[in-house]
Amino acid sequence: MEPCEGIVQSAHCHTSTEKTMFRPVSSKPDLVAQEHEILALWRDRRTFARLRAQNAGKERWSFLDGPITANNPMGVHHAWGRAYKDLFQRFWAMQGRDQRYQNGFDCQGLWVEVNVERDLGFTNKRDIEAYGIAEFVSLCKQRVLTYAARQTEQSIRLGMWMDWNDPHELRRLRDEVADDPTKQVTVAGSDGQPVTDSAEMLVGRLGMPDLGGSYFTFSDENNYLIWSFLAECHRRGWLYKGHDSMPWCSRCGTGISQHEMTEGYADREDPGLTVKFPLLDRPGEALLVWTTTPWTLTSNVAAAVGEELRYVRVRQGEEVYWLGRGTLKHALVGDFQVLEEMTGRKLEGWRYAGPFDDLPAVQAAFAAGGAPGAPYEHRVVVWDEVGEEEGTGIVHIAPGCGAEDFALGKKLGLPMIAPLDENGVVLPGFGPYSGRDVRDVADPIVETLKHRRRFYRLETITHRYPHCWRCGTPLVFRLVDEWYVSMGPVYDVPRDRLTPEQVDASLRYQIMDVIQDIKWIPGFGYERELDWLLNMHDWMISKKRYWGLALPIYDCGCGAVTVIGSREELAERAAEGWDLFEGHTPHRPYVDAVKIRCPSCGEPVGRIADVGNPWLDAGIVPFSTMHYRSDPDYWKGWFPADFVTESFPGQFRNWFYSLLAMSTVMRRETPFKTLFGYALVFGEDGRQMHKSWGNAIEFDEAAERMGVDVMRWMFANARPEDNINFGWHAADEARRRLLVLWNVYSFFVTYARLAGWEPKRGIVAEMKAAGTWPALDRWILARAARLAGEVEVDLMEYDALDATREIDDFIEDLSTWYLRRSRDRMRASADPADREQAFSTLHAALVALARVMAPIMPFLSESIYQNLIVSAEPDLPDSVHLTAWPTDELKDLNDRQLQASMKTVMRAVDLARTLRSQAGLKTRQPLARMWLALPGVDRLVEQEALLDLLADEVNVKSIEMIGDESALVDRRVKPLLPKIGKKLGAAIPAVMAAAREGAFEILADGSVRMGGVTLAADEVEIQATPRPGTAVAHDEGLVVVIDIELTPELRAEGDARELQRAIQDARKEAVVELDDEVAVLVDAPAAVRRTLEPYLGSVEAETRSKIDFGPIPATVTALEVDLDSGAARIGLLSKAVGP
RNA sequence: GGGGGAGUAGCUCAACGGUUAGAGCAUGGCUCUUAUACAGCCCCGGUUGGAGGUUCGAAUCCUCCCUCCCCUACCA
Repeated sequence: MEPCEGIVQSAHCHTSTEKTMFRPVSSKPDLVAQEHEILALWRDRRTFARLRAQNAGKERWSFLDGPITANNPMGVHHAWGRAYKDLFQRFWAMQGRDQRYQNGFDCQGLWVEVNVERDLGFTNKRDIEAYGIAEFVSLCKQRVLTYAARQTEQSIRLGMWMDWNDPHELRRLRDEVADDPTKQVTVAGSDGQPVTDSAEMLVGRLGMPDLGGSYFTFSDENNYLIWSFLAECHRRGWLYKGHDSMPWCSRCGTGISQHEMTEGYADREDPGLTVKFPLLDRPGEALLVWTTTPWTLTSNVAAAVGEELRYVRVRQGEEVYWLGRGTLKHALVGDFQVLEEMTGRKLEGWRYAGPFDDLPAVQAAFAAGGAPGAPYEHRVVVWDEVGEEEGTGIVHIAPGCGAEDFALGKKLGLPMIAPLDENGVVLPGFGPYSGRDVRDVADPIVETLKHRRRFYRLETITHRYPHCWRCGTPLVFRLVDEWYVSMGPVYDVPRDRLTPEQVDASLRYQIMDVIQDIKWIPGFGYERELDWLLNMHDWMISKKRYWGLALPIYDCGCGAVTVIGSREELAERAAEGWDLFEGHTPHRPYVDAVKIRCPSCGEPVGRIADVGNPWLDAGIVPFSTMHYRSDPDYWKGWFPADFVTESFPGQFRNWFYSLLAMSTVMRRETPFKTLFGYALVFGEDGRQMHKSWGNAIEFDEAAERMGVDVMRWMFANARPEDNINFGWHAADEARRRLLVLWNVYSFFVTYARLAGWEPKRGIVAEMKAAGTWPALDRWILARAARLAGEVEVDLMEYDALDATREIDDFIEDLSTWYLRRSRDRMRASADPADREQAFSTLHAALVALARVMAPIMPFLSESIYQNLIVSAEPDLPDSVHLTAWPTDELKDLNDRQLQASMKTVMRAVDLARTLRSQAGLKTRQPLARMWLALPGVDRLVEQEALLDLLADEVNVKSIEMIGDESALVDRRVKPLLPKIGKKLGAAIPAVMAAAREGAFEILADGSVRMGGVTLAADEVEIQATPRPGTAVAHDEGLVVVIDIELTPELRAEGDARELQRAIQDARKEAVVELDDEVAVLVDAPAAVRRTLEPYLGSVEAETRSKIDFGPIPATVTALEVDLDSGAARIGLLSKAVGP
């Protein structure tokens, strides 16, 4: 007979064996290899497709996948979230729910561009323009397809079940797009029918109903639906163009929005430069002004002082300066003499000479002036933002170079000087600085100022400064036009006092109303989102880049703005260029070719060049992926999603925000009902994973070394709101826990095979009917029933951590109590009927456990299920993932009293072991008696059976219950403080003292008089405590006493056990098969022989050996055994190997 | 700067205002076992960040201070 390899026995194996046999299971599993086998099994049997078919049309559970950016291989930090996603989808599938299973990829935006640029060695946008936008955009698409394929493969490896595209097909499409995007290509559609289109257009249709598979945010439908969202915003007057001084990344050539700023703050060293602005009307006197950005001095137009601050005139040598009084100490170098002091208000209007009045750009701006007609001159202005903590108390104002400066300049009508182009290069008109990079002009500017005697001091300061979150370049401020969605006013009244009209006019309050309908896990998510909504600025949706949503905004020079809401509308209104766009996805540069006729002036007007913020792409998916336009009935069936889950750092202002904002505009209702957030994956050392710190782990490496079930267990076992410290040691610890389960399973299979045992159906009914089934068996299945119920409740509440704790506790009980107590029952020498029951019970317990842990560890559970069920029961579901949640099947077995009693017995075992160890009595040494007192009036159910278990476990001949009259224990009263605390108040110390001293009286009705009060029976617990001077162990009223007196018989019995142990050790040493017979020689003095003689038969049976007394040949390795009756040596003579 | 959270054993974390603050890991010492590279037990380890307060009773509630984290804002 051929051995059956793999997880599943082949049909050949089935037919060639007469009896069903479980596949043998190694005690040292190769979890990784097993996972690969199961992946193949699922693929071959189309298990996932069958699961979907099984639940199709039933009650729905709608999960909306937050798109993963398809820009790099997936990391272990993605695996955390994806483990949750798969876990809950599998769980709800076991609840019979119909699901969509659509995976999502985020495709557009700067993330991808930056990587493509890096691959091409580009350093700025000019490189892209020179390369060609069409080619560049195509490379971005190709990169997305490459990593979508890769991440799909990795996610499959993780065990995720999603409706994704074949990675090979994605790569083929990528290659076709690279080769010739117009080429006609045929792929298999979602219903198996071929779909033919150009390569480019097929890529644009990915994820749509006819093609199926993952959704891609670069799809046509996704982009066009955002158009309709923007058109709706425009219709309501919420879309506008802002002209502002914005944080700008000179490398990326784009503005950075408020949503993106936070991530980029980092410490940075900058010059702290103090310069002199000579006062025109006070010869010999100058303002001292401090700046950390010398390049902005070229654009200075004013100096701001605090209206109420005090300013002083000081003399230093020949020079006289003005500065804030509070800044004297840190701003001035050297001695000084205060000459005069006045408030800032008095300085207002003073004229001064600017630092770079010779530059043409400055002269032009000043000649144009602020107020009409009059040329502008540098002067002092008041500003309430001025402080004295840093600098000189006089702030250099360059409205073209800073947001606050801009706001002030706008308010006061100051000229604006904008020195930088989009690449951070100084524009013409700035003399020697023109054409130079902004980062290189600080030194020459300082030199010039020194030369002009305007220089006062240069220091180096470290401060927090914003950087580009994507490429790390320090940001500068530029005057630019960007497009915004207005969040509406913030009213200075409580939310519940707002009028409907006010709410209608303010998107932020509408969103606040919507998020009340969401269940936030953890709960602080609601507060955090609310806080963000209240404080957020308008949403900047434009980016001056190439790869992304083409904003459908047509901004005519005449002032009219048109926003196109769909491809059809664009076609209808196109005045020119449609032929160039036809046949392309709505991306640059092709969509840019289309011009519409301005509805106001009739001139042709082109699209603004900007692309959209990528969170628009991700925020529209509750509509685009659920067929909002094409199939409203379908959409209504799945919207809003029941569940979304993502890592919360960042997402309150990103995905969660854009989902909510867009759904509020589109429908004014929430797009999801429950949000489950989790934190970040850190390295094992608690620091961010970082390659150079040596604590980073790649997903693929983790999967192939620790196995994904171990990973998934670690993730499920983590507190979601805390960062998880992920590493190899933690994985080892997790695997050790799982190996306990594996060992139980392996034990079961080993002995079931030896016994030729076959499973039968219907153990639940049989157990209920039998009435005499062993208590231990009924106990573990009661535990299993409770486990199923509790894990079900946990997972319905999205509490995976508690689920793993329950499972872990169950494994502990199964291993250290059920199996430990049942091992002997499964031996060949055991009573056959009892053995049958033990096998049936353990089989049922393992299968129940496999089903309960299936959502968390899909591979390990499947492996166990395949062997224990599928190999023996062809008419049951052929995958654990096709089974229903087992609570109902098991609920009749959930005997709570039995579980409580067993818990008491297990505690008693611990106490007995403690006593033995204190007395120096090994468990192997049988003892005559043990006494046991239970807490209060507790009784053990099925006392006789449970005490038998206890006696056997702690190796005593008998157990006696301690009665009230016993000399061994006292009865004590434990007042139940939570019940009586409030009532008694100050009387408590007296009651507790009485309890400690045993000064109480138990009355006939069970109430207790003590410490001057009477407590009802249910307000106290009566416990046993040991009498002083007795060698006993106790815990919460449970008392155990052991009889430490050893009779000769007990000693002899102990010796026999010792010998047995030694022989087993020798067998282990010799690596003997379980069922092999061996011959053993025992070399011992006559006294020892006499002691052992009566027990030899049972020792031989237990050890499958033939024992003879006699000297041990030198050729045989002897083992010393220290027996109570004397020393002995044993030797394993020969293996009595059968034929 | 504003808001929130957290400080508990060497490490990671528990502990409805209720008796003597517990687990896991690590260290050390034992024990059990043909589940044999499995498992269990015990010891050690704490002024619960500090100082006050409320209370019969505080790790828990309040106030102040110290440290760290998160969110948010950001200035010359």
